[in-house]
Amino acid sequence: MPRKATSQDVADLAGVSRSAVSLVLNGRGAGNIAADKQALIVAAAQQLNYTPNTVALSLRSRRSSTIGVVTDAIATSAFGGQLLEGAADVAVAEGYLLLVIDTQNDLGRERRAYETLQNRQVDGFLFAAMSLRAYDVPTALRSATCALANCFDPADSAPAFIPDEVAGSRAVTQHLIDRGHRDIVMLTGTSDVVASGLREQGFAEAVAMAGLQVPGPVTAGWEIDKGYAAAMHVLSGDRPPTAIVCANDRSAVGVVLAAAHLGLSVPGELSVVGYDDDENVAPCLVPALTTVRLPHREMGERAMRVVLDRVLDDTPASAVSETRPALRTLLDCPLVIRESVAPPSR
Amino acid sequence: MPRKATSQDVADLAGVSRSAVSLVLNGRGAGNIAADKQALIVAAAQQLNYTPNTVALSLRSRRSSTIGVVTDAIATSAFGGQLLEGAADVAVAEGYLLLVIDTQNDLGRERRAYETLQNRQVDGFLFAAMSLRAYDVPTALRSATCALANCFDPADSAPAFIPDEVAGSRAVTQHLIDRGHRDIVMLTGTSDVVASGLREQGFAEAVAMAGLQVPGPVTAGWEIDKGYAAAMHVLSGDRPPTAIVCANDRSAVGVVLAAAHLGLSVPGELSVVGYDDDENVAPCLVPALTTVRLPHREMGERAMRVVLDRVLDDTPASAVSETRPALRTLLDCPLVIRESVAPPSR
DNA sequence: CTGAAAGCGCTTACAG
DNA sequence: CTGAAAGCGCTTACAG
Repeated sequence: MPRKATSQDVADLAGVSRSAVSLVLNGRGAGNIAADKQALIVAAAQQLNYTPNTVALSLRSRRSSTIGVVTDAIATSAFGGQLLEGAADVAVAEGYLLLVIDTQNDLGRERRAYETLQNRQVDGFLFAAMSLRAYDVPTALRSATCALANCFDPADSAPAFIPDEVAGSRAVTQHLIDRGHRDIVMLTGTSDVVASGLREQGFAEAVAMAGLQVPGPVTAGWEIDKGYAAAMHVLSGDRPPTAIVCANDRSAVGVVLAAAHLGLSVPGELSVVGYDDDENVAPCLVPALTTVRLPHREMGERAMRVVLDRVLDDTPASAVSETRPALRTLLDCPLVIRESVAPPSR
Repeated sequence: MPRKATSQDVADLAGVSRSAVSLVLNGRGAGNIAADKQALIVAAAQQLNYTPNTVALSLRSRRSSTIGVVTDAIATSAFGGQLLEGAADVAVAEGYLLLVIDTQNDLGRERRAYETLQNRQVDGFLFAAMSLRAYDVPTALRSATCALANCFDPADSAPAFIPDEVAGSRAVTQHLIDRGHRDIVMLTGTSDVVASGLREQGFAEAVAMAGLQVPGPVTAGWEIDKGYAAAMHVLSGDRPPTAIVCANDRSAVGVVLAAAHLGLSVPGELSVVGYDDDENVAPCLVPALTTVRLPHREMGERAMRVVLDRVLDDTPASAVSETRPALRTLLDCPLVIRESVAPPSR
């Protein structure tokens, strides 16, 4: 790679000092440098294709224009990318870049990730979980600028942006009730996932609010085959429901497949709703799936926004604790209505 | 954030010079620094929790220990994460971190991405495509250290690591033939995707090799509903096939669903195979899907390996062209046998 | 209005 | 065996 031009090169070519180059190129030439020299400098910079060396800038300013992102399992999820993309877009708009390290849920790796990132002089941290969960912010980071996306600190030591799972689940259940359903069963995910319980809660609230008896949830899981098996069980019972609320979109695929095997048309004889608005599944299932959208992109954007605002503010550490934003911000999970819901046939 | 300790702090605490600290901490103390001072320095470093400032290191060494990764659409794909994870793991093992920028397939963003990365003094570049394609390496990078993952330069200006799509498709088709199928139809993806044509080719080769007539492929697409519609069409024809080769796993979901609607059991009356080994689909479809695994992780690992080897070698630029590795490396796409294939029933 | 100096934190020749 | 100096590329007071 041909060595990049430095400000010295520009100064030499323009016949001025490095200081002058710096001043002019940073918009502080007016009133400091003669107009003709300014033009010379600009031309020289252009000619040499000069851009300042970010590393040198960082050393001097003691700012790296880099945010460290620690994530627990990015590869597992198709959603990880959206969260990260939202965060990256916000960062890039401010001239920031992301250094992301995936810990694969390994505590040792996590500790090393923070060390590595700290050595790289990142200006702030973002922790992003691929599935909603509690996350204990390491004490070493308590004094650093950081925010959480799709997770929250039980001790609330950092601002967190999480989906309003309860409201989302309530809304999609309510949608079913509004269309006339009275016999609704929920197929839940696994209890190790925080969202599972929250979605159950939203379901129960909507059902109870409608004056219906809350049926015991049926544990299914998150995969196609889990939804399939649970649906086979539920739909073969003595009093099958007219609608099924699934733990997520993939489980809904299993339900739709089970209905097909049972000769039940969807949504004619059975309404089905999912959760996630998984772009690879929901819009192209047959029929297209009514579901709830998880605000992954927004979580990334919002969390990065608060980190950046603090970093850019450059508030002295002492003033930081004064104006903390709301510690846990619940983000809307909008209902996405498609074709998998119809009024009950009986 | 409390200011990190510097080597000066360590030197002060140990009562020596910065040079001594540097020497000892970099393992060059023996024969240079007295044993007792060495101990003092190590102790001081430990006590202050000293780690060198990577930014300062970079400025001096003119190496950033960072590789720039430019990607075309990471968020769209569940696979993007695996490729990146493979690349990141290889990089981290060498003390390298990744700066990844997604261009969202926008040429302007791509140009700016390279500029940004170059300003950040990255030591090398990786370009990763989310879907196999041709990629013209910008001339500005011709002299830089770079490699391609899941894409290739038509001008072969950089080493590329891509999946052997033809062989993968051939193998899965052969598997069907081995199990006795003679009436096999392929549902293809869309022609804008390079892999589509390659998979067609592999299919045609296997069929021809078995002495069978090659049926015209049926264009379906990559989504569940596309596979569904195409399967409905093909299976309702006068002479339905006994097996269907799908463009990818998601399309196979549609095929399985269509079969269910038609009362055809899979694999009893219809065998179905996919492509991708999408972890969210293939292992948990009902029945679990026989498919072909795309080597995403390997592409990331291999491409990063060659970038790093060159960077670490520090070969003078002049010597680089001498020992170039094979320019396009085809990576194996292994057949993954599960439950969706059985001998034909007629 | 402009140039020389200092310093961000580090390592590596180079004197002593 | 050890410390002082130089330099990576930049910007910002500070003299002139």
